[in-house]
Amino acid sequence: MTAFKAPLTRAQDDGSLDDPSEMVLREGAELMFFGYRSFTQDPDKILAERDYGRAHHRALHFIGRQPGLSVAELLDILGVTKQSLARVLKPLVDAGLVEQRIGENDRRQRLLFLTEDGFEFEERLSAPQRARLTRAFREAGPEAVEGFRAVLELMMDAEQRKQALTVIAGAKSK
Amino acid sequence: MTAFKAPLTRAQDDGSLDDPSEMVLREGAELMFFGYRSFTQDPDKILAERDYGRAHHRALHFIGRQPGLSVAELLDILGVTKQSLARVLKPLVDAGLVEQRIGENDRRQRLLFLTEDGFEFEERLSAPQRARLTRAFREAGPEAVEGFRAVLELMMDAEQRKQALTVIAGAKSK
DNA sequence: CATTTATGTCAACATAGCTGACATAATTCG
DNA sequence: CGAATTATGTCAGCTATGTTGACATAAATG
Repeated sequence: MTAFKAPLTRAQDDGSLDDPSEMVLREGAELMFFGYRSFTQDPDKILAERDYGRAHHRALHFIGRQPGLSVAELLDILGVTKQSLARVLKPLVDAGLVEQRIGENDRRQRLLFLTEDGFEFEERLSAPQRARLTRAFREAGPEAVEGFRAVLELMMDAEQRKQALTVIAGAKSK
Repeated sequence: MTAFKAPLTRAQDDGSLDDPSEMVLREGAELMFFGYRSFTQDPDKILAERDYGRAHHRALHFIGRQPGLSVAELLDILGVTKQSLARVLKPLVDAGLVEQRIGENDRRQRLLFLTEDGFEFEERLSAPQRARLTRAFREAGPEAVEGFRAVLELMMDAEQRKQALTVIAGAKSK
């Protein structure tokens, strides 16, 4: 009925075993937690100045990444419901950061673009985050960056990885 | 007043420049987003069975990691307010997953331990996450894992990194 | 013309963060 | 000893972001 395990300490081994040790796994999980928190903290501060949150940044990011994508495509990337997205997207449109244009082929679609203001704001949000990544990548070196990318890609399920890599490649899905 | 940038595509260069290119940085940011989402999805499903969320998992994780830590220490690690933690911790104590013991040296402190049930539940939450990490680490190889760790560590500010590495090392702070 | 699709919207709810205020018990300090 | 500080808990209210369910409209499709 009480604690019965000694506290776990930093891994002593360096991957000499076939499978990563429990220590390495715990460290990996904790690095994901601490790393992600650090990664998001800069834009979070800027967003808090206005009435925006992390979800607004994500929308701005992916619209800037793939201008002209449809609402359905953005929903697919973000993995949220349309009601959830609407609460984020509407204020961005109202604030003049995102522009919706009727699709040329399919006039039901609302294709999403950043306005100039939207582009500027997204840049402002991303700048400190990019600076953080730049510093980390430069100090860790190109090989480490490749490892970082490889591990994060392999963290995804095959299907998700395929979708994510499609987005990352900037290709129009479908 | 409209979109004016061509969509960005996957990086063509392989780190040959001194600074990582904009493409590499965008990819890095997107991998953090997609990777973190994949990383958390397994425990999230299990947590949803009961009335718990990701915050409960984090508390269970760090209590299991460092049995006997105080509430203040856990607050410091998680970086949330005590009111926020209370809403997570109280149900865990009530459900018999976490036990609070009065500190021996300082009787104001409530030292936190997992009960046997708490330990079992934490294991159940972590198992699929560890399996995911194991697979990713094994397929990526030891060098990639080192790179992954290096980049995530360098992503943090110096102070945060120090704190995180202290936690990861399992040392008692102070 | 009927159906399906893309999108929007209203309402209600849950989680998890926040601030501010106050309470209690134990320790520490003058 | 008594006052101040510390560790913790709790109440109330607010925000952001997710959810489900239901319904509406316009455009495309069979």
